[in-house]
Amino acid sequence: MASSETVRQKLLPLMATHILENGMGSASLRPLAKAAGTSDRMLIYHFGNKQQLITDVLAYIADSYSAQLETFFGSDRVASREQAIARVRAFTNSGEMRPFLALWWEIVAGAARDVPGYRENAQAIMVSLLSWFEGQMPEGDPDPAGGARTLLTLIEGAEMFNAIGLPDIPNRGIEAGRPF
Amino acid sequence: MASSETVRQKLLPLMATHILENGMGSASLRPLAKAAGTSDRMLIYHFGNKQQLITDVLAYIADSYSAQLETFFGSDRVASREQAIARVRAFTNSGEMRPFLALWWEIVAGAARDVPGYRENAQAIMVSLLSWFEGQMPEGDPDPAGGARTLLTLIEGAEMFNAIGLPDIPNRGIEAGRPF
DNA sequence: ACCGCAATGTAGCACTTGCTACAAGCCCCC
DNA sequence: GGGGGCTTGTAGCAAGTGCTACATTGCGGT
Repeated sequence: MASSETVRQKLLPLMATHILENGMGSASLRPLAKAAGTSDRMLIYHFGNKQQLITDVLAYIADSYSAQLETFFGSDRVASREQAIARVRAFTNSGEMRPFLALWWEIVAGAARDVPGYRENAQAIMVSLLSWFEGQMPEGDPDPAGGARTLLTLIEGAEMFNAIGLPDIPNRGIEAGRPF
Repeated sequence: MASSETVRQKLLPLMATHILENGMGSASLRPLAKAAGTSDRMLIYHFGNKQQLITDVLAYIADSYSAQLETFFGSDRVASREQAIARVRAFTNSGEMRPFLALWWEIVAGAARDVPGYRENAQAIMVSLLSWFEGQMPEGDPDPAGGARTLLTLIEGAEMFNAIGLPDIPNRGIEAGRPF
């Protein structure tokens, strides 16, 4: 029933690509099977059922996302919090991240509605992003943990405004300076 | 084809309730018709097609949301930006807003994927929220417009973390103080 | 009383959904 | 070479999708 691990490892990236490009809306068995060069029959055979399939693909995507985080930057430190935030926003706004961001909001929506597996996936992604971001905080920062939390909150809010086509709202706000 | 406006006005709140409770995932014609006490046949008759139907219901929900904004608070001013942010978060975290927030992330996801109508809807909601929030800024604030933008960005980021079950991240971050 | 039209019910179509029953192919071990 | 199990193809099912054709009802105007 479980089939071989190596087969699944071959299918996952193909399905991941398809989901990233077309969204969860077309993440049904037959389209996914077509993208992976197999049949719905075989997907069920390899993954058991659709929920497990989706969980596995999302986990795979989360992993490659955090891998991309590591390689996108070197480990060179940054001089200020402003520079840290600029760096992350440059990363998330680099065109290649676009498909992932579109998927990200679908994951958030699923988590908010308690779709099984989505919350865990969303948390894993954010925890990984946060811990990486803490390491990116400037040297000698008085409170790297707290700073990373606040900045990441700000960044995610900004990404939401980006997603809905109102990028000027966070931009002008962030330019306007200290919120408190 | 267009049918009478009054009939539509009777159907909209019933369908809005159903969507708020069950999400866009079950916003298909037959469930909506059942919730509105009519038939899929009649919904198409009254609204033309499904896309128009959804657009109208979402617009209706956006309207009742901003109406709720007005009534939730009096027009009394607030003493500080911290107090302003606390006020909005009290509003969004009041249990009755929960269904709307769950729907909100589905709208954001749709906007990010260019589902027709979603972006316009999301923008309308955020523009209305922002302009209301500007009016909520403390008296004598040096930059109410910029402040409202930054704070709203922070709030939306915090709501995202709430939605995925990590409320401590923005809380601890915001407590930690000034991001810059 | 009758006509015309808006409003509604009943069936249905073509399609997609997740999943399964059944059978056939395949390759390894004896 | 023959048995046995892993893998795969073919068909199909029951449910749900948006939408439509057709017929019927009901009501207002003449």
